[in-house]
Amino acid sequence: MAEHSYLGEFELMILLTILRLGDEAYGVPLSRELSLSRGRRVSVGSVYAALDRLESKGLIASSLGDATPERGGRAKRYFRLTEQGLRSIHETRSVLNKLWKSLPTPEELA
Amino acid sequence: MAEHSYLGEFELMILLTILRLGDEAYGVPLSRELSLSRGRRVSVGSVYAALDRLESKGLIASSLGDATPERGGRAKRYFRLTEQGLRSIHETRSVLNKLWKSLPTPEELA
DNA sequence: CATAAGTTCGTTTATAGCGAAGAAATGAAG
DNA sequence: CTTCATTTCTTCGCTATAAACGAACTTATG
Repeated sequence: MAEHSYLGEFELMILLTILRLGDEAYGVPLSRELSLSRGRRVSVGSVYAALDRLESKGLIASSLGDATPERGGRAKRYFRLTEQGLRSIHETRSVLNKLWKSLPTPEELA
Repeated sequence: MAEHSYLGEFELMILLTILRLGDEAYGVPLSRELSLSRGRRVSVGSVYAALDRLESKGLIASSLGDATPERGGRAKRYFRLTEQGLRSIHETRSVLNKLWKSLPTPEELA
């Protein structure tokens, strides 16, 4: 068990995207947004898999929406960050910020 | 194939550690340093595996050292960043920095 | 019942992680 | 001088978790 391990890039982006989408944070738009901000295709499968991981780690929580009033049918599963999820974003940020110090400019390569 | 995918935390730390160690960037001290800066044990096996991956992706290059004048015997395999490796660090940084904007403080959780 | 919106499932590949085994040189014991 | 235990370092084999993909399934609507 990883015990503490900082967030990977993908999971991090998912958390941030959930925040950004707010009320519209469910699978389909999440994977659409992720594709956009990544600049490449992101399959729905990989998004749901990551969402499941994040939920089982307690960083997000989900709840099923009520019957949709729209054309397509299936119930939406909405996601939101838990307090722990938000904390882990901040932790990850501070860890990475530390890493950047000591980073030389592109010239310093022998 | 990932085609562009930004660096994960572990690989990123390896690249930065190679930079920092300079002339002493080979397997054993790398894994020692990584353990320190991570604050937890890092097995040599996982370090070498990541080094192999990074090399095959062209982000680092390795060369075998000459006969060691010291006690222990086996030849060292030295690593250095390629130009591409250095570039990918900078890219990763700028991508992540963008992500941080729009990050709310811990209070803004419904 | 065709169609649309959503999610779940099965599978495959890549990353991480670990310790034991292997390789190569040194220096000490006999 | 020759064996050999010791040191330093790397390779190997294996297991677990993360990432990725698209087809299949579910549920509602017109």
